[in-house]
Amino acid sequence: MARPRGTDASGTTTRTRILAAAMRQIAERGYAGMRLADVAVDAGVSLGLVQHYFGTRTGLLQAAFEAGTEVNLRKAREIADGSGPPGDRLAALVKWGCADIDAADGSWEFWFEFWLAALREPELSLKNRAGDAGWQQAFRTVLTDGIADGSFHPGGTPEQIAAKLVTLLDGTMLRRMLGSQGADDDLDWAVAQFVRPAATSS
Amino acid sequence: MARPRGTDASGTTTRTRILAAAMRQIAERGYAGMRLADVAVDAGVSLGLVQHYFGTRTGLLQAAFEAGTEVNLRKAREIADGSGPPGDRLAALVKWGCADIDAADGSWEFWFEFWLAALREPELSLKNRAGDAGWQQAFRTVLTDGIADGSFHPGGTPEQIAAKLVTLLDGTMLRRMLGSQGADDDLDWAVAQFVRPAATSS
Amino acid sequence: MARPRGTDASGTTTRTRILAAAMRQIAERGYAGMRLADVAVDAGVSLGLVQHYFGTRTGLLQAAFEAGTEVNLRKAREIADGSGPPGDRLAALVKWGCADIDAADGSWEFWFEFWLAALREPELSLKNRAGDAGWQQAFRTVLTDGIADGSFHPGGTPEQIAAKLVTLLDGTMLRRMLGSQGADDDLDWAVAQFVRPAATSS
Amino acid sequence: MARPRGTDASGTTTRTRILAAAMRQIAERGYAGMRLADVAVDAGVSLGLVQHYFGTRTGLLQAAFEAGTEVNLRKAREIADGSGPPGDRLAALVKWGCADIDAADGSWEFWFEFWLAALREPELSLKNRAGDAGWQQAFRTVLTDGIADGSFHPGGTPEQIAAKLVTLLDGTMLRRMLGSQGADDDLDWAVAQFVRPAATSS
DNA sequence: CATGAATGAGGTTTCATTCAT
DNA sequence: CATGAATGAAACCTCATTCAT
Repeated sequence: MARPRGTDASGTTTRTRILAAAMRQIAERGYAGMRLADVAVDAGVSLGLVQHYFGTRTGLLQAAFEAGTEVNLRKAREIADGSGPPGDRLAALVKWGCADIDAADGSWEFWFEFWLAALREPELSLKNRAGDAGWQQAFRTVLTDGIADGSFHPGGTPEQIAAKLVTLLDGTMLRRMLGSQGADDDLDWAVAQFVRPAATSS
Repeated sequence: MARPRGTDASGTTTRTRILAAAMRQIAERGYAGMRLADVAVDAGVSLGLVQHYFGTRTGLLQAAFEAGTEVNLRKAREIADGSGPPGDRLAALVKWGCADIDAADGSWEFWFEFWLAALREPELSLKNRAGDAGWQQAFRTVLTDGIADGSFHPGGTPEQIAAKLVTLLDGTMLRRMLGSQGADDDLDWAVAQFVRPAATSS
Repeated sequence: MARPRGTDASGTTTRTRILAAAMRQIAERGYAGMRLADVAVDAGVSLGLVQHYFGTRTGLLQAAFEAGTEVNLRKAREIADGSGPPGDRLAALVKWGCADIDAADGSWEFWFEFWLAALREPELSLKNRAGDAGWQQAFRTVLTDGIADGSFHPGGTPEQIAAKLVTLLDGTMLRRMLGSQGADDDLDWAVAQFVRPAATSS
Repeated sequence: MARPRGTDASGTTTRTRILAAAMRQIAERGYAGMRLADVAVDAGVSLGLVQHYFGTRTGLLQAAFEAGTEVNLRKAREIADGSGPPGDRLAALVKWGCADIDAADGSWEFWFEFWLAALREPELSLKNRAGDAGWQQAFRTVLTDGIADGSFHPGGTPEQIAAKLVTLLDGTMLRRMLGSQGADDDLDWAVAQFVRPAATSS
């Protein structure tokens, strides 16, 4: 009858709630600035419980990055493997890639923190490269589909265009976060540039 | 002939050496991970002296970022205001922007740390935006020159192209640092794409 | 024919297994270093169960020392009250006192930990003195028998010789454990010295 | 004029005072029970300073043992190399070995803690064996002198007798500390037994 | 009987910082 | 100018302990 311990009213496990809190805290105060005590408060549990589940601070950080990567990849694949027209799917991928910056939930901050941390910790570097490969793969899938059905006239192979798009996406999001000037419309422009819809080619 | 105190044999001031050590340490251990004690060891001075010059940790960090920005801008303006052909100057700017990644002295790490720190500290954010504006300005200068003398046939105004180039530069360097796949030749491609030398246009 | 809960296939109660694990852990990591979690793992039960049986850490420690003392005394009395010649029984007592050092199961470490703990906890001190008294009593019994039947020509009363023997036994074992030099043959020598078999006296 | 920092009115360095406090605390609460905060209070300095000098808890423990060993050996050599009659020097060595137990300053507790710790940490084990060798050497020196000038008629070589004496000393002190019965006069007896003054031999 | 979630206290450690010399 | 002693705050981490299930 009573719900099992370690689960709240909405069925979320305590572990998951701690993980979510950790991701928020990483986004907010940075990888190095994240404090276990803050995570505990954010998750509404005691400090001890955080350690009960993740052992050490490093363990929590890795688990958070792992979880973030997984969620992101699942969503990317879901979009890429959709049944709609490739043009729509490409737009959806880009939109999802940009979504967080407006949602103000700090997801992009999270990812940049992830990356910088990966510079110094080989374990994270591996996870990051795997995640990035999956993310590019989603783009390739859509691009391949779009070329096959004639929607796109890209200026290169799917691999090349996918690499350029994610690069531009990263650069753009970084600059948007920083409030740098002229970073507003680059992305739409880039998509249009690299992947010309068949109709627009003269 | 006795050299003034606070200056070593090569004429570098102690202050400058500490600053350089700080930049190295920021690149190596991150903005949040930089320790005054490490900086002192790296600079070959006592911990007390570091504080004697910069007062507080925050002071040192700001001074380091300020110094970094200044050096970078001076070099960028020097290149942009040069007298050679705009095509060469543009190439030189991009080359300088990429130089550090091969020098393995951690400069790009330094900049990414700078940016992430700027996300959370308004003071740094201002410095960063000013630095970025100057950096873009260097590109604009060269682009304007190149358009004026017919070297470039860019696909937009100097402002637009400059913004796209720095975005792509940031994104590319980030991905190179992380060892992500497909980040190798984007930059040359981008330059050629955005800024077609007059001669190559049919 | 279903065996009662709290008992494994070999008939050992769970409680006893935990106790044995505790003794091993005390020997291995010390009185202060023993952790309930380690004991649980060593005993192959959950942490909760350890506490279920012994309540508190202190409770487990006391139970472990009590059990150890009891086992030791039972064995000592068994040897002392045996029916063989006193000389053989004395040798057996000494052998039993030294046995553990070779068994490498850490028993002597256990006793030394016991003693140091007893220095600070009066309760343990009482238990220890009682145990020691019993141990000396075993020696006295054998010595008295040996004097009565003329096997021994000791250089003092059974009380005196017993005290000297256990002192030398403790000192020797301590030094053997520590790998100190010259601690190898003292014991046999001592027995021969203090308790000359009748035959060897001129 | 003003005395240098790091030194108190009596000329003792702060480091030395911390070391002495650590030895007291080890004797009082045990190797594992020693708390840095207690040491700091005992030494009358801040917790931070303790770490400033010794880095880590382990560092302090090792330094304490090292210092203890050194002091002990210096004293032992001083006695052994004295110019008085060997009999007096032997008595003085034994007296020094027992002195602490009456001084109630916990020195013997300190040594027993040292030994138990040495069981688990190889580094300490080395230090301990070196110290013990020096301690035995002091006895050998005196015994050799005493045999040479005819004061002693020992029942063995100086090496053998020295080993037996230190063993008995350790055992006796251990039992005295523990309040075990019959541990009072063993030592004098032992000296007389192993090393008969020339005059008393028939 | 047995488990594991959850808590909280206590201690080490790491640093920035201050201040005599 | 330069050093190093001394302090104190803040964070992580280890455990014993309690309590549902």
